[in-house]
Amino acid sequence: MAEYRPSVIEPKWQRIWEEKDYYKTDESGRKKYYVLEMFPYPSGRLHMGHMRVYSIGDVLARFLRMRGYSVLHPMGWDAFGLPAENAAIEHQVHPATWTYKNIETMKKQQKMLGISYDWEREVTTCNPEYYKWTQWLFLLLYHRGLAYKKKAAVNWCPRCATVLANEQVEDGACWRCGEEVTVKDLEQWFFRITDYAERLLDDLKLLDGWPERVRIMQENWIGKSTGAEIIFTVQGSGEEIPVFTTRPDTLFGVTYMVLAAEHPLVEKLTAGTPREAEVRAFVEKTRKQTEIARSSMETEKEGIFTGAYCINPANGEAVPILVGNYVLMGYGTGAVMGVPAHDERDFAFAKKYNLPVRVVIQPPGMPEGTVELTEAYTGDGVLINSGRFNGMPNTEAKEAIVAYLAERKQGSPKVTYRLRDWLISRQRYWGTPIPIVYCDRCGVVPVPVEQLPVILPDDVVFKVGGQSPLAEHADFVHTSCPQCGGEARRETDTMDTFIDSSWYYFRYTDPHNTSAPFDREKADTWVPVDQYIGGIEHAILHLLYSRFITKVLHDAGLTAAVEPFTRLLAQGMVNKDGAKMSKSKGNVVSPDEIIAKYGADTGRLFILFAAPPEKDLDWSDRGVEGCFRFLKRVWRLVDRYADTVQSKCAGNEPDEADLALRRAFHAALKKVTEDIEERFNFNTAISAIMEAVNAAYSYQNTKGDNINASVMGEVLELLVLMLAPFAPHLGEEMWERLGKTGSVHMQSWPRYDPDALQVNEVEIVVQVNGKLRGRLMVPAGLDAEAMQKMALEDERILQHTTGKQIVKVIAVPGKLVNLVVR
RNA sequence: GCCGAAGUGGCGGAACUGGCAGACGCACUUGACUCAAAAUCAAGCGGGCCUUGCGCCCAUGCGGGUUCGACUCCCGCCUUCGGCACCA
Repeated sequence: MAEYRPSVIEPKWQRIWEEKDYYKTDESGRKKYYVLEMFPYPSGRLHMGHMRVYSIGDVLARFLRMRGYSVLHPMGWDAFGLPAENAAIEHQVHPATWTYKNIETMKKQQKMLGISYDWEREVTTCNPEYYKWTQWLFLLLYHRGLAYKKKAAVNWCPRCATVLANEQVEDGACWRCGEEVTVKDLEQWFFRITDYAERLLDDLKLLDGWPERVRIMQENWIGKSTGAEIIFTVQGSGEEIPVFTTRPDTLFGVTYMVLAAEHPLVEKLTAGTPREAEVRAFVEKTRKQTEIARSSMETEKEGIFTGAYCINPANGEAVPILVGNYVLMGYGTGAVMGVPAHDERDFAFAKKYNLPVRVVIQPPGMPEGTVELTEAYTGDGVLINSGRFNGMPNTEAKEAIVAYLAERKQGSPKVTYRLRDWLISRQRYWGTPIPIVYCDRCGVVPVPVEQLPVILPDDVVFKVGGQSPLAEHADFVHTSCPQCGGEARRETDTMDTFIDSSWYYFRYTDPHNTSAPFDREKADTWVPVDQYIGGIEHAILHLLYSRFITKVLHDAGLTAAVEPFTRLLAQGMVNKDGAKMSKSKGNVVSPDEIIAKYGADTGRLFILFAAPPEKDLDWSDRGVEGCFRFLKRVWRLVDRYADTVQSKCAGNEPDEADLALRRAFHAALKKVTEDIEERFNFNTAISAIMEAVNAAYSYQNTKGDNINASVMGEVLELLVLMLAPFAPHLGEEMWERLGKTGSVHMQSWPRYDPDALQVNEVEIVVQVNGKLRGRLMVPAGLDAEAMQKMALEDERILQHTTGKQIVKVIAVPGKLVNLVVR
């Protein structure tokens, strides 16, 4: 008997798959299914997280092909990014060289895992054939008024020497390197994602195939809040200060106004006054506080009086204007009305600076004015101290007061979002050049589409801490104006790599198109992606950007899709010994090691068996051994009977043991099918196959050499077909061993035989007062009444019922009888 | 602080619609095979109690509730993890 040797059979089948081009996308127009795993950054070598996500995707792709779908299952490379540039600086190797070498290595590893990709559709974002269309996309946004340049206070990572989008700052630190982010005033390119805020929020409703937590995270990130903009006027000068509030009903309770340190009016209000120096000192101190300190609840709320007053449009009262460190210029209008009685922050602030507190919402059931507030009351109630609105429930007053203000042009309903525009320029070399030219005569000029791509030059100098190498590349910078032909300078910033990855799933549908990013008809055939699989770390970043870009493409008439990903699986992490794998902890296990020791099939099987896909998984060397043992068990079983089942044609009439074996395999098939298709529970699917194999072993033990060859032939065929998506190489080898022709992966997924599941007798449970007291074998399909009778007559049950009164009997056919006694 | 997810044997996990808690795997124990070991095959494996019986009691983070019946539903709490957080 030959031994199971993955190191021999795996390369064998990988070679055959490649030669026969099995995984080329079938475009015959059957029902389609687009399975996509997030494409990787080519960092060097695959890690276990990659192995997990590809294993999940591949099982699905292989299963769905067997189910008769045309499956699109492509792979590519998110190949621009900082690590390549850092490697260039450290090791004096060009980012392109470094990147392409990594791609080669990782692609080889993916092939060794036996993943069924259509490699003809491979895309690489740093290839000019790809980034040409990323530039084209930029121009599309530019011409639609969705790309603009402005000077703004932006997040700057000193270590990466570049700016970052808001989504890319986590807890005040750079998402990539963890360095504390500072603020810089810079002229930068933005995408107007805020124009799409409402649709991005609204269409979350369409994504019921996404995990709820991801939808909630996006909802929080977009951060819609509904309220009003109210205009206060500066006493004396008549300057207007608009404020945003969600509580216009508390307008009569305003006792002060606070401006952000960056608010333009601060300078105007204090210039030339005795308070100028003090206020300026405060502003400077505040602006020096880091982003972390300023946005932390721990930081003491501080403010300073400007000396000026403004008029509350509701009651004409003058209230003092302060500058405060807790007011953010980037949200709302950069000015806040202070209502200490009904806002916790305002309350604390007012107590600290002895500002008056005026109650305007009366809590229900509390007599007016009798209680001194010890904390802000933020609940609902009836208005008091609010002139003509007294007595009105505050929920009504919200609208009524805004309507009143609107009539006088002193306010209007307003919706604000936390989401900011997407800052997309990066002061780095290894990215897609922004196709813009600056001309002294014509100003900002987009590069015409015919002149794309703007090629990233190879011959640049990398140094530590300098500005972008592009800015120092004279030949790149100097160009002529596409409009007037005069001398001009190129934009030297490159695009955020999240733009590259925001549309790649469209490119897969038409990867070699040289006249457009993709053909609409081809894109509409496949997009939206039916099942997207990737890490939860992209819950906001990549997934939000991709949704935005899809909507832009839709609006431009380039795709019918309004959302890119119908279903999303956020796969869990792969840990070891309860902790994230890391070099410093010395607990790293690599896919290479596993392939070398056990083969790809064992590794894939274990990674799917150890936990459901969305949960974190703890790597266990022992557990892998177990899966290896299981595959060897399968191998031996098939090997032992392969010849027998082929030589015998006429089988005997099946006996009870034969029927039980058939039942075991058809039940497993039913479960495997449902677990993959409906629940994505690969772990329980695999355990069902294991159970069936165990049943085959005990059948072998009972029957010895007298097995029923035709039944054995049937179940072995089912076994190989069921296992094939999980262990594709072993599947092929066993299929061949059984004397079958063609690839096992090109077979139809088998259907279970309902007759095989039939049983004559079923075991039911008898409970007394809900406690298990006995089991009975009863004929299948026995009705409730008969079951009840049998239960009551059972000797063991009588021990628990004698001398007691039977109050009630519950009988569930096929399941149980419960006797309630007293 | 707010939002969300999770908590089940020594371990990973299962129990899908309220109906046998612990499938499957790991670890462990025992037996067979062997000169021996490995591999393999077979059996056992939540805790407690005794009267050793297809016995009884306890047990799914804790405390209540609904129900004939709760890992599952409801209320309150604890712990862990994740996200957001001066957002006006």
